[in-house]
Parts: sequence; structure tokens; C-alpha cells
Amino acid sequence: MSVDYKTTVFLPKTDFPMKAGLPQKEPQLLARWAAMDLYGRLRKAAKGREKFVLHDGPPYANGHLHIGHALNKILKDVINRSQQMMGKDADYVPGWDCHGLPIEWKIEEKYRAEGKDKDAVDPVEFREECRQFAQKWVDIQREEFKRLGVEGNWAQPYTTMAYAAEAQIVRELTKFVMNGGLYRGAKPVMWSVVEKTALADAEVEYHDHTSITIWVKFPVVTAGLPEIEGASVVIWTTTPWTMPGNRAVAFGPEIEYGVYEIETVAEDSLAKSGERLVLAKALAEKVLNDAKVTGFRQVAEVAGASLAGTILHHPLRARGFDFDVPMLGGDFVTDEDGTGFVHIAPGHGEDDWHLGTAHGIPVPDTVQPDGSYYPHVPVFAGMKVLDQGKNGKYYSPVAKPVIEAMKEQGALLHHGKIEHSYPHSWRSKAPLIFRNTPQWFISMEKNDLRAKALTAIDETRFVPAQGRNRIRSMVEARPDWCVSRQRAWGVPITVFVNKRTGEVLRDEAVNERIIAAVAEKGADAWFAADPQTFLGEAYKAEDYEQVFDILDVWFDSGSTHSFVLENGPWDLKWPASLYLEGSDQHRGWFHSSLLESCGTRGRAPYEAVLTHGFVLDEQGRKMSKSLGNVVAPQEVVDESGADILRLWVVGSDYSDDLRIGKEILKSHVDVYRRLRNTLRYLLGSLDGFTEDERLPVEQMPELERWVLHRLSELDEVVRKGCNDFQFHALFTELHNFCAVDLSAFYFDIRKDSLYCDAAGSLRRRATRTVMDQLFHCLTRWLAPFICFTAEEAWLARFPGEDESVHLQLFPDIPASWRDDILAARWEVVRDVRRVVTGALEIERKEKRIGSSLQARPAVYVGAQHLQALQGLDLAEIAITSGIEVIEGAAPEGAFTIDGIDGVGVLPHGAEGEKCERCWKVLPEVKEHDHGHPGLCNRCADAVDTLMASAQ
RNA sequence: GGGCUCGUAGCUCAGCUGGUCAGAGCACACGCUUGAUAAGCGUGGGGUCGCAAGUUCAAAUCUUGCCGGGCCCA
Repeated sequence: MSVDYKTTVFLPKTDFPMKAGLPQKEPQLLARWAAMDLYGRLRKAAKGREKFVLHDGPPYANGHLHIGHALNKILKDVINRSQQMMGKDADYVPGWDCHGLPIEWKIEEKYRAEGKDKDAVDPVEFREECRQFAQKWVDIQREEFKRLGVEGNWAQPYTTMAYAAEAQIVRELTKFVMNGGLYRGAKPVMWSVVEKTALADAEVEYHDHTSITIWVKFPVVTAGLPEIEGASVVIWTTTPWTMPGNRAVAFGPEIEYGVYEIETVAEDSLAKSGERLVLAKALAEKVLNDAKVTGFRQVAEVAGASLAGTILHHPLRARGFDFDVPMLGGDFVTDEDGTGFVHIAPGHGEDDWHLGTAHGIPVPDTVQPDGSYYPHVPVFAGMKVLDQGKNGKYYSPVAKPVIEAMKEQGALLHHGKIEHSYPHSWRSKAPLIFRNTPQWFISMEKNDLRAKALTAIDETRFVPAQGRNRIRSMVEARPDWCVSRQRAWGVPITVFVNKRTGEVLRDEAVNERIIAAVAEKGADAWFAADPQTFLGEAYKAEDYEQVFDILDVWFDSGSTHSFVLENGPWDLKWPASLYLEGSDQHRGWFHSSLLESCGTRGRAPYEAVLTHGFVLDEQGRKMSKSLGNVVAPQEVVDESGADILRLWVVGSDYSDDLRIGKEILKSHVDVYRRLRNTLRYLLGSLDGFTEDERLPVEQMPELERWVLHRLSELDEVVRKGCNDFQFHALFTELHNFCAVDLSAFYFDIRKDSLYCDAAGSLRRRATRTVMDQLFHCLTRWLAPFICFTAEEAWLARFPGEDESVHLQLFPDIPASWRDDILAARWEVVRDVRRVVTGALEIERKEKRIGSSLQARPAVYVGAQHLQALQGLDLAEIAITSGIEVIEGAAPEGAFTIDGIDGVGVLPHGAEGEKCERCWKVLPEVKEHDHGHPGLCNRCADAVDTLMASAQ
């Protein structure tokens, strides 16, 4: 037979390519969206709708984006797009954090390279360089974010360094000035003697460091109980340099202590026979062994709490440290290491400071900014507590003199070394010290800030819910907020202090003049202008100290809600619908925003907080250059496309840490292919589809109604998933729908009708009508995820300058599509189908058939299955040329599947000839009494119709 | 060291308040198709549910400890 029927078959036809070429295609779509002002159109279309405002947590403007940025912004974009398509006005204004140490350091590095001295440069000039640097990275990051497909107001983003922002930050600060929340205090803070500055928590990192350890005896002078009279209390410390700052010794009220009398000692021991030492019982043996005490006996037991009231002497009392050292109870004391006693230097530690101030002990200033002791410190004046050795390692030069002095006084019991985790500066990598410094604080108690913040936490929705506990425990325990930094690049603490009274000037008129100047000239105005211009007539500049400390950058970013949501040109809403950042921001932005807003407005600036985990490598390890496991978003985009990265985001469970690597990306490329081919098949099948062809649901076969039912189920899943910000499960369902329900089932079955039925046949029209619905649903549902590919598919079907899938809403699914009874029935039908395909597989193995159309099996079913099959053509569903359904038990040897009871299949080859058009094997083909030799009846009619319509 | 958290097939993940819970998709292998073709269909092999105790008639699911990873803090 030489007639080529292929031309009469309606094969899929589309220009939508199988191979995506995303790295090339995506930039074209971006250019298109820019040209048509998609963002503007989205705003216009959504005007008047309920607002959904995801307030962008500002990334820091230095360096290229890393994978964590990509995760964060893609997630935000998916949420914004899905909210918009659910009918809200989801406007998104991205922003950047621009002030702060890292940028300042970059400029300083440059100066150093040029041999310039930073301190010799005018601060305004220095700040201008920082500003330029930040702006450069804002521009670079903006392009990198856009490339990921993130939609938003890129033309008018916010930055913390915009003059308007700086002015508003100053305004926020003055609120704390006016309500008394801001105060100047002194406090030990993490201090870098190298950078000569205080460091924020976020600027501290922990590394191993070797410290000298000393065990020191404090003689009891006034015993709180008789057992310890004449004894010495032993402390252990890893920071010998803090001994000049010692003012107390802490014990654990719950800890059991013992008094030990030394009997015999080794030759080189510092302990003396006959002396009595107080130690925690759990640690005594170890301490005494370490101190080379060879014989001792416990002479008394002492409960920790009973030590209260005991007075000790400083071990160097004879050398100028002539003050009493009280014993105080501290919950932080443990008997797990050391001696069970902690020496307290209120100027050198957080716990120390709390305990000291709580008992009215003055906080001594012992160490100068450069790390050397003040001249007034006996014995050690001028010595350095920290310095860099010849080998480049940092050590404490004063450790040895301290040890010597202690030895001379007979106060040293033992000394040694320890390697432990110790705070270091994130920039210079130098070890830090705690140093007492004058700083500005926002009180957690004044104006009930802590209580307000805790209430605000309770009133916020946290996703996942554990986030609430995390931030709550931090706010409960945190000390006052230290907002001052001794730096140059940032918003200054715009405060005047009365030189005579030490009082902070509180005057709204002065504040307004400062704010106006900053709004006009930026925060530089504070440095450049004559202070008298701010003070006006009422005050004399010489009576006031102008503060030049810089505000903690967390105060900047904590204020973004005020100049982005509340004020500013964007017309958003306050509070934000959502803040979304990595889980580290419980201590960062979520936290600072909460405090700032509670302190100024009495509530959180957000309704909900969503956190995601961190990105790890394929083995679940942290990414690092040294491990060589860093995945750069730019590389993924260049190799595979942004849609692949976006797929990775929605295909992962972001509530936990997520992993990425070669294999994981490859699997997402595979997932992408399935989605793309599904869209492509729909496009090809819908070639030439017109409204005339559309068929009402009532006239559709059950199979089509089943697909519509599935769409109604998916509609629910999609909306629920988007509302809950849970994309992973919903995406998996969409993908499985494409793979399992469509590709392997519906499409496979309907190929025959689509290709071979006459164009006007009801069955084919029903198929194409449903495929049209599928196309609308899938492109829109997928649009927030694979924003490029969804658009490409949409445009392949609806070309036009004004067209975009992103201007669509999620489809409205008629409630009538839902048919649970039908769906349950089709579950049974698919079970039967599974048994048939299983049986055919054996025939295939035995080489008795190839294509399933060569088979005409006999299916034995029970009453229940028979009922489910009522009115259906099982051959069509199983894609065989014929089928025989027989009610009754399956005969011996029939194919069955465990778990699908009552269904057995006996294979038979189909009888007849292969229709040359539809490839079914039918007896009627041989008979061909319809004038078309080689064709079945259906195909003969179809060809007739086609030829008639062609004429 | 402390707080929080995670650890189910090669990968991404389902498995709610303990009893068809050992699953899905992908990957892999084999076969089919050659009219979705660098595609599509079918079948199949993979996990002692991180490890170890314990509670219970019964544990991936509860408790404790340990190991490993992560975030935050010290």
C-alpha cells in the first residue's frame, strides 16, 4: 500500500521548542517585560485590590550575590507573584542596606594600599567614597536579582543611605531621645584593640585561641561561716589580664563546695602544706591534682548559698589593689570546669557587669582603647593585654607579669594553657576583649520596651511556628540595645549633650532642624554644618558636646519599615503583610525591626514572619571556598537558566536547610523537562483550536470530566499552598499531575482521538476543550514558579504586544467540575488498567507483541469493577485494539496484581489487519467495504470528512 | 558549652495525635514505540526509616543517650 496517510493525521504542531535554551531565552523575555513595563501594568491592573506587602529585608550592598541571596529573593518573588495572581495587589519594593563596617573597611583598605591615613581624611570625603562604593554594588546586585526573574520596583528601590532614609532614621532616633529610651551608659562591650572600636554581635566570629590559664587564691578576711576562716577561695580564669579589674568572686548558690587542707605537695607545686582551699566538690580532686598536690583531706563541706556575705582580699592587695572583694551568688556559675568560683571583673564581661552593677559595685576602667592599661592601674600600667607575636599569632603580653606578681604574693596555685573557642573580629581576625566603654543604649525597660516587644511577638504569625520561640527567648533575655559605634560610615547619633549637666538635649525644634538638614544634604550635614545652625538661638554651641558616634546599622535596617512602608513615595502599607528572611535574622532584622517599631509605635511592623533555612552543599555541609563546594547562582543561570534555580527553590523544603549541587540541579533540570514537554504537547495539540470547537462539560466523556475534576482538586491545593507559603508540596502535586495523570494517562489515551478522529468529532472536541483548560491552568499555576517558561508558553499561544501570563489571575474553577463520585470510580478503572498493562508487559517480554495496539486481552472482573467500567471503553483506556470484559473469576494462569483483587487478564493478540492510519489492529480493516483499503471504519470516515472539507 | 533544629531509597520529599507506614516523583536497569522522538509508554531492582537503649501487645512515628549536619548564642 503506498497511500501515505500521515498527512491526514492531526499531529501536534507548535513552534514552542523542546529544548529550552533558557540562558539565551530568559534575557529576551526580561527585555520584553522591561519594554512593555510589566511592573507598571501589574500595578495598574491591581489598583484598588487588597494590598499584600512583602517588605524586603535589605541585603548588604557589597559583593556579588551568593546562592543564599538567590533563595531569598526567588522565594519572595514566588510569594509576590502568587499573591498577585490570587487577586491581591502585591507590590514589591526591593532595598539595600548601605551603611556599616564592611564597606568602611573596603575604603580603608584602599587607603592603606595608597599609603593614605584614614584619620587624615575629611569624614565627609571618606563617607562619599563609602557611598559611591555602596551605590556601585546596589547597581550590580540589582541586575543580578533581575536576572533571576524577580519582579519588583527596580527603578525605584529603597536604600538606607538615601537622604530621605537617613533623615527618617534620624527622626526615629529622636523619638527615643524624646521618650527617654536613649541613654548614655558605660558597659563592657566586645572591643577590638586592633581596630580600636566596639563591635556588634554580628561582627564577632568565634575561632580557636590559646589562652594562659591561672588558678588564683583569694584569702578570706571576713568569713560568712566558720568553716572557711583562714582559708582561700580559688578561682580559675582564662584571661589573666582581667585580674586588675577584679572586684568580686561569684559562687553557684546550688553548688556544693568543700574546704580542703593540703598535706603534701610535689616539689614544684605552688601549693603549701597546711593551707586550706575552698573548691567545688566536683572539681576539687582535679584541681588539686593539676596543682601537683599529692596529699589532701576534706575538712568541711559548704553549701554554696552559705558563702554569701564572705569578704575576700584581692590577691595583689599589697601591691595597690587594696580593696575588699565580696563573694556574690551567680546563676551562671557551674561546677563543670574551673574551680566552681568565677572571678568577677565588671568591666570585662557581660555576666560580670550584670552581677557587679546589681550589687552596686563600681565598674572600673582599666584598659585603654589600644589595649594597654591606664596609667592609674597599679603594677601593670601601660602594659598591653593583647598583642601580635612575632609568629603573627595574638597573645597576652601581660599574662606573664600577672603570673609573676601572683607568685610573689603567694596567690598563684597553678597556671597552664588552654585552646578554646574565643571571640574574634570578623574583619581583622584578631581576638577581642571585653572593655568598659561609654556607649549609647536603648533601654529595654524604659517605656516597657521589652514587654511591648514580647506582646508583639505573641500577636505575630510565624512560619514555621518555631520561629516565635526563638525570637521570644532572645527578647526575654537580651540586654539593653547598644546602638553606638565608633565609626564613620553611617547615620550619626544626632545628639547634643550638655557639658555641664551631662543631660541629653531634648528639643523638638533642634531635632527638626537636624532632620531637615539631613533630608537635604544627607547625614553628612551633621559632620559638615556648624552645630550652632542646629542649636539655633536657644542654646550655645560651646555649652554642648556634639556626639559623633555612628548608629548601629541594625538601627538603620530596623527603621526601614518607617521610610519604606509608612512614609516614602511607594504607597505601600504599614504594617507589612510579611517579612521573609533566613532564620539567622531572628537575631538580626526581625529583631531590630521589632524593637524599633515597638519603641516608636508600640507594635511589630509586620503581621507575619517567615523564615527559611540555609543553603548547604550536596552532603549537607556549609559552603566554603576551601571546600570548593560553592554553587554560584550566576553559574547556574548561565548554564541552565534562572527557571532551573527557581524550580530548585520551590522543589525544596525551605523551612529546613536546603541543599544544592550538581546532582540536585540535574534532577531539577529533569523535572523542568517534564513540565516543558507537557506544555509543549498541549500547545501542539491545541494547534488551530477555536472557540467554535469548545464543548460544554455536559457533553464530555467521563475521561474529560475526570480531568476537570482533577483540576478542581489542584485548584484547591494551589490556593492553599500559596496562602500557607508552602510551595514544595503543591509543586510536587503539579509535577506529578503532569507526569502521572496527564502524560502517562490522559495524553496517552487521547492521542488516538486527537490524531485520528475527524476534526469535528465530539470526542476530539471534548479533548481539545479540556486541553485548553489544562493550558490555562498550568501556565498560570506555574507562572510564579517558572516565570520565564510559563510566559514563553503563554506567548506561543497568545502572541501580542500586551500579552503576558503574569497579567492573568489564577483560573476560576467552576465548582461543578468537582465530582468525587466519578473520581472514586476512575480510581477503580485505573486499577483495572494497571492489571492490563502489567499483563501486556509479559507478552512484550515474550516478543508476542510490541505495541499495546497489537493486543486484544480478556479481562475478568468482579461485580464491583464491572460496575466501575460500565459505559466505558476499556480498550480505549488501556490503549489496546480491542478488549473483552468478562464478569467472573479469572481462570488459572491469568495475570493478576497483588492488591488489586478480583481482576485477572488473559492476553490475546488482536485479530485483523493494522489500520494504516491509526495503527489499531481490527478485523474491519481487512473487510474494507468503505472504499478505503487499509483503513478502519473510523479512519475512513475521518479521511472522507477531511477530503470533503478540503474541497 | 547552651538554646533551637534536622538526619526515611542515588536525589527531592509524603508518612497527622504509635498498629496495611515502608510510600511518591525523579534518577537507574530492562523492554516497547519511532505520529510529543536528544521526546513518549510499560515493567523492575533499590531503604534494618542516623545509631543504641527504653516505654508498649505494637515504634520510622513516644522517651533518653550517642553520632553527624545547620542556625543562633557563649
